[in-house]
Amino acid sequence: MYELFFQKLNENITFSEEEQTIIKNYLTLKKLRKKQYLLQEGDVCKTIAFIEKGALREYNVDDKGNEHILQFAIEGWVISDLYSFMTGESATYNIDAIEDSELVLITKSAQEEILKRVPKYETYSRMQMTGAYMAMQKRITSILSSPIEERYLYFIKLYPNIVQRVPQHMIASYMGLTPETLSRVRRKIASGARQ
Amino acid sequence: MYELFFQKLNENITFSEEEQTIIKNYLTLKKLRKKQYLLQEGDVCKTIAFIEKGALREYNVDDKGNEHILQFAIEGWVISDLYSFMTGESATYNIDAIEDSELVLITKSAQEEILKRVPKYETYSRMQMTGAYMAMQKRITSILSSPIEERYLYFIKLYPNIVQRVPQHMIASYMGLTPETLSRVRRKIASGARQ
DNA sequence: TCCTTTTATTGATTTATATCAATATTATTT
DNA sequence: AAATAATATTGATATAAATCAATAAAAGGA
Repeated sequence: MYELFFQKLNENITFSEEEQTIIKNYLTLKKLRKKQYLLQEGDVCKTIAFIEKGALREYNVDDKGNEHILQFAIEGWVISDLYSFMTGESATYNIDAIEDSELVLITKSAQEEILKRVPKYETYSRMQMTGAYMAMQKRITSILSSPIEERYLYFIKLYPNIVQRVPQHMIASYMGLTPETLSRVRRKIASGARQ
Repeated sequence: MYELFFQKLNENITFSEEEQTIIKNYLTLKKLRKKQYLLQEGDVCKTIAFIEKGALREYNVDDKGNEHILQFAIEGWVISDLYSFMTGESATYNIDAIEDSELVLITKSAQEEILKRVPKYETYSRMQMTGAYMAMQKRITSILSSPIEERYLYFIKLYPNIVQRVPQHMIASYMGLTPETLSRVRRKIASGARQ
């Protein structure tokens, strides 16, 4: 329990045993069955979730009823409707489990207390945020400047674990394509259009 | 000089005069003429730039030679090839001035020193990063789930100042469209397809 | 002021992707 | 094991956007 959370926490900065004990006191565990919601659109997002085990997705639903995946998250990643979490406004995204999952939850007040009592945690948060932001920038650039074939190859290279565990139509949704189009792109790649 | 920088710095957290003096010592000013580069692809991005005055853009060039704008930045915003800045690897983006501009520059070592000597600056950085990340998430969702007409309306609502100051073809580039397509979208909106 | 460059618009055509529909395949539940 | 649901593929067609080309309009420089 919490193993992966503390492993990641200590990856770049080192936290003392004492600091880790303080932090641990503010964390709670949650298990989620496949297809269960962590968050539904309209509710306020009360927590940031760190994934110890499993896989989740964050998505919105457009006017036509189509789902669009903003983010996948597997072991070691963090997921949340950050805007709702920060502002207290109701969420525009849904978050649910793609597999049975185990989460470490941090509420807003828990986060505030941790930041007060363990200043180093702010550095960790900033670095985590920076990493997430840089990944987002790359995603935008990939969307803007690469043909979808390359974008798909980039995706499977970057996230091989996700490709294996998540249905294709969700990857299509993440990429902004229909499942049919992604299927055809894959066939084209497989038939040796690469090289 | 530095007025806007310190105004923004103090927007959410309050820094003492002393803290601000320390920070000021690590900042440098730079003026940029329209069309001048702040950063060219291939160089290492040595600074984060806060914009006191003017407008810049960050873009990459694809295999076909087309430019794709990752980001605009006007007064009060920050611009940088963050990945290059953080890792020291060579930049994949270009940054140049759309108007004559005045910048406050922070180097990596300056940032590190500020963080050491003014711990509150870490909070500021984290919050700034969080804001940038949330904006990015909204942009992705807008790309994935809205028709371009709505995306354009959303853009002009969110960034009216940018629309006024930046040529249309750059907004098209930012949105991932050709200038012709954006022109037609605008005509359609103007002809009352809205409402 | 004239000249050049940049920017924006419009039309005709091509290309890429979505949509609709049918079927096949695989996974899940009873 | 059978039934149902979820997933993936494929083809035909429609639609949206890119491309190519020409022109107009505006801005910037000599």
